[in-house]
Order: sequence, then structure tokens, then C-alpha cells
Amino acid sequence: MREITSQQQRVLDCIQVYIKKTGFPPTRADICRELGFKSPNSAETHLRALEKKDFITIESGASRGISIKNKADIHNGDEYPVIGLVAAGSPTLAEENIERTINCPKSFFDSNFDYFLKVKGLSMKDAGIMEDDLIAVKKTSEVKNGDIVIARLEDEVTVKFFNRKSSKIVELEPANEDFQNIVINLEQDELHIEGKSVGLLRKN
Amino acid sequence: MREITSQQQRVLDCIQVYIKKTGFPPTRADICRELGFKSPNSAETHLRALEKKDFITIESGASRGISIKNKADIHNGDEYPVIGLVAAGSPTLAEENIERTINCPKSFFDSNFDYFLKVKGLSMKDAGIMEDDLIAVKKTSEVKNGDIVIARLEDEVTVKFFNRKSSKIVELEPANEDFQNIVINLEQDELHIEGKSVGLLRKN
DNA sequence: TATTATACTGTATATATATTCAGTATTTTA
DNA sequence: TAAAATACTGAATATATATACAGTATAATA
Repeated sequence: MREITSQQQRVLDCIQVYIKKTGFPPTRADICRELGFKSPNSAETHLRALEKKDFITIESGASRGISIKNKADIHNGDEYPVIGLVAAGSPTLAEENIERTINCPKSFFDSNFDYFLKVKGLSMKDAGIMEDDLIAVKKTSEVKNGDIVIARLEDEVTVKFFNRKSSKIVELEPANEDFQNIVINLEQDELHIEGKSVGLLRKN
Repeated sequence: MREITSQQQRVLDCIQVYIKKTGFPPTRADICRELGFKSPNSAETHLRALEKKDFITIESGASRGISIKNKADIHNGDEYPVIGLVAAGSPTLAEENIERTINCPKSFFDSNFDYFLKVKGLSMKDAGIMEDDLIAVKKTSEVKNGDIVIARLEDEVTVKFFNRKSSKIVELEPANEDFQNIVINLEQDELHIEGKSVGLLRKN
């Protein structure tokens, strides 16, 4: 895909600033006013270019129907996405999995983290992790025994204690006597470590 | 100022959800579609009421010119004190009890809160409250059965479930079978409710 | 070298949208 | 007890807005 041009960047910035200032996106006329264009079609063509390059979406027929994409990427500030325990193997931070975002200082937990994961079930209840709790997840595959990890087994995402038994055996251990350990033979089964828990947040 | 009504709350929520979903505010017709109104004027009057009560601003003449207020409150965070479970009967928020402070948005938990309380012991472990967890405490004496309360009995501060048995009997119930209920006869013993838990924060 | 993308002006228009006016009915406040 | 607020339906309309069409010009591709 072609790179964004400087003028298109100006238009994109203009949209962002406008939303920040007013709370809603600009019209073609608004963009012209902000950037000094004399024809609404100037804004229109730039918008269509930005849409083609996947920086924005344009809702057809709707006034001010501009929406800026890649909001998940812009969490370098302090808006952290909250995602559910997605079963499907879709990339965890995909837009459609983000339930909402939480405003939170970067250094809120001792280690930097990337997103909040909403807990389903009680398999970790003895570790004080209850249903609907939000686990602060740091994306990493470097985990050690005893860490609470977010693991993906085929299409299922699960939160468990990590315990490496040998070079090829890993056990995922729940903290609830009603649940069984999950034993994984790395030669047969695929285990993907999404990250580990660095904190927890509960609202009640 | 008059309180927000339930219907106005529905409209406000609808706007919030719509913006979250699409990236731009709804039209009057959109609100009608979402909430089942049959006349755009239904949405219009609700919007004007919300504007009057200062929940939103409406840009005159602009399409989708709705902006939700109070975003400033969300962004200017505050320093909240962390205090230990102090045994002595000194005022809880006395300077010497403050271990440190945590920077956190005001509306971080659903209800406003006043300080973080660092948990000692495991008497509430089945409620997912572990040692060294930080409970977000809202200072209030208005609690109802089932609330997790911060109570002071003589010189001891404790966190338990609140259960009023009768006009003079209150039980403080732990969430751990190794602990006993604390039965308080209000005619004999003094019970002071410091506040209730509105959330929890764990760093690990 | 032909084609496509970029970067605009200028005009026109169907329709999306805010907004007013006219009603009805219930609840809340003064 | 009268006035105001709430909670709607239904119709009408001025205008805000997206969007197509007709041009001009330059730079980047293929």
C-alpha cells in the first residue's frame, strides 16, 4: 500500500483535532474551513484516499460519518483496552474484541501492561480471581513457574498458573479443586503464551 | 438541579454506546431507532433535557452535534492514599497511616471512592480478596446487606460482609470457613462503619 | 508513454438532519 | 391547585451535508 501523503496526514490530523475539540467528526465543509480549501470536493477526495488506505472508515450517506481506525494501536497514552476471553483464535487485540477502554496511568501496575482481560469462570478463584475481574495483561512469552499466564490452546484462551515440568511438558494449573490440571506435551500440542498477569482490577 | 430520569439515562447511554460503536454521535432518528421511539421529537426533547442538566452539549444547527460532557473529570486523575489495616483507633486517614498514594482517575471505579485499604489476612479469600490487595473504599455509613464493609469494632478495623439481622443485631461475615461470624449486639457493642468496598486493585 | 494518484476549484442536488409546531397524557413541583 | 417537567406521536420544513459531475494541473508509476 502507498504511504500516506503530507496533505492526507494534515486532513487526518484535522479530523482527530476536530473530534477532540467538539466530540464529533467534521463535515467536508468543516475540513475545508480548517485547512483553507475552497471546494468541498477537496476534502471529499482526501477522505476517499484515507479510506482506501485504511486510516478511516466513511459511513455512506451519514453526515459526519467519519471514524478513525486503529484505535487499539493508539494505546501508547493511557487508554487501555478491555477484552473478553475470546474463544476464537482471532488476534486478541482485534477491534471487535475490545469491549471498552479504561483510563489508567501507564505505571499503574509494577510492570507495564498492554490490556485488560475480562475473566470468565471461577477456575482461579483460590488465587483471588473471580468472574468478571479484569486482569492486567503484559504481552510476553517469557514466563516462569508460578506466573499466572494467559495461554491459548488451539482456539481457547485460558488463565492458569504456569508450571514447566520438563523440556517438553508444561502444566497449566487452576486454583480451584473442581478443575483439573491441563497437561501439555509440547511435541504433540501447540501452546501459545499470550502474556502474563501483572495485576488485577475489580469493580463492584 | 433535578436528577437525571431513567429515560434520560437510557438516551445518554444510547449516545455513549453509539459513539463507541460508530465513532460519531447519533442523529435524532438514530436514537429513535435504538430506543424504539416513533417520533424524532421524542429524542429531541430528551436531548434538550440532558443539555439543560449539563450532561451533554448540543451544537446548534450541526448534524450529530452531540457531545458528552464531564470528559475533563475522567482525565484529571487524583492521588488516592493507601492505608494499612490500622489497629489503633486513630482516624483512618491520619497522615501517619498513609503508606503511599496511587494516581488514579476519579471515576475509575463505578462509584466514587476515597482511599485504598491494604488488606491483611485471608478472612475474605472466598470473595476473591487476598492478602495485600487494595480495596477501593467509599466513605459512607449507608450500607446494605451483602455489601463488603470496612468496620471498626473498638480499636480493630476489619473487612467483612455486612448482614443486618434485626434492628439491634448485625453480623459481620467473613468469606473463609476458617473464620467465625462476628455477631454484634448494637445495644452492648459499638460498631462504626467506615465505608464500603467499591472495587479492588491487585499488583503482582 | 499512457495511466494512475495527487491536489485542487466550482457547481449542483438529492437527501439526511435539526428543529419547530400541534397535540395528548402523566407525574412532579411550587 | 396551577404550573412545570416528563414522555411521547405525528407532520412539516429549512438547511446542513454527502456526493456526483465537470474541469485543471502536477507528480509518480508501470
